[in-house]
Amino acid sequence: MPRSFLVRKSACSRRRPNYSELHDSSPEFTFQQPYDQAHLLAAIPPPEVLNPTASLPTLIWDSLLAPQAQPIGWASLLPQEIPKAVELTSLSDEDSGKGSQPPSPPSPAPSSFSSTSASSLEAEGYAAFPGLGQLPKQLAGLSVAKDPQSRKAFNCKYCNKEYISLGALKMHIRSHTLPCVCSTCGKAFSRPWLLQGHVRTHTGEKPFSCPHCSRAFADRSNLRAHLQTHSDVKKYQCKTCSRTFSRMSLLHKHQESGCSGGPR
DNA sequence: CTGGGGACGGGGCCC
DNA sequence: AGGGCCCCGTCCCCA
Repeated sequence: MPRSFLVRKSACSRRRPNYSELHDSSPEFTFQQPYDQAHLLAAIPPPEVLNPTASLPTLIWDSLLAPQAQPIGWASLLPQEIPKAVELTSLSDEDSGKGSQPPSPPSPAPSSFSSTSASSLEAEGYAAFPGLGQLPKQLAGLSVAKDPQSRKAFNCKYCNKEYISLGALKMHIRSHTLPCVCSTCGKAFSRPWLLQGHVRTHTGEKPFSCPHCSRAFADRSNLRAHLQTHSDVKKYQCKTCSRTFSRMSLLHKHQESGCSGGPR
């Protein structure tokens, strides 16, 4: 099951944020050019990693496997007096862009929120939930350890996505605050290595090279996808015609356009 | 329509 | 606990 499906995307989530709206967020992390060559080179995988024989799929994915199981939030399992979820807009100065205004949330914020400091919010969260502070042992110690479905849910106030750990939520919130800003073009990213990859689009650096041809890539994922093109048997297979594709998106297109049914 | 490259998002793992 | 990295994935665009 693709990990990206673990959390359902909201309608407003994807693609091309309006970076001009982010100008007043202070960057937590910026890259100055020229980019650190040594750091880039250090990221080049060893030959064995790039060896396509190693990366060739040993099994064709069942592309029709659908994610079925969604974690059940704690809320439904708990008595009323326990808060349903912690909603956090900013958990620290780091996540909030060092105190600057984050992008406007798509949903209305609780009115009490503006007067609540990040640290106190965090403290409240820690105090209210198992593993973070005081909570009945039967809830905190036992069920949390043994039953993942019984964990407390942490909700993002921006998009209401639900997370089972505070760390995951904090990481997610960065995708709203976008603290890493490109010093060249001003684009903002949630994580330093996303910015790092983006900076390569300015520098033209392509540290990931294909061992089979002369192509090089700035992004490891793109090299991985490219390596599929050197393989006769590709990773994603149509269940109807057994034809294989190098990318899930190609398989989806193939299926949406109506599989002819016969092997190619 | 298909195949591929470019750019990027995000959860999990490891240190 | 937090940051860096890996891996898997999507979307857009173009040939």
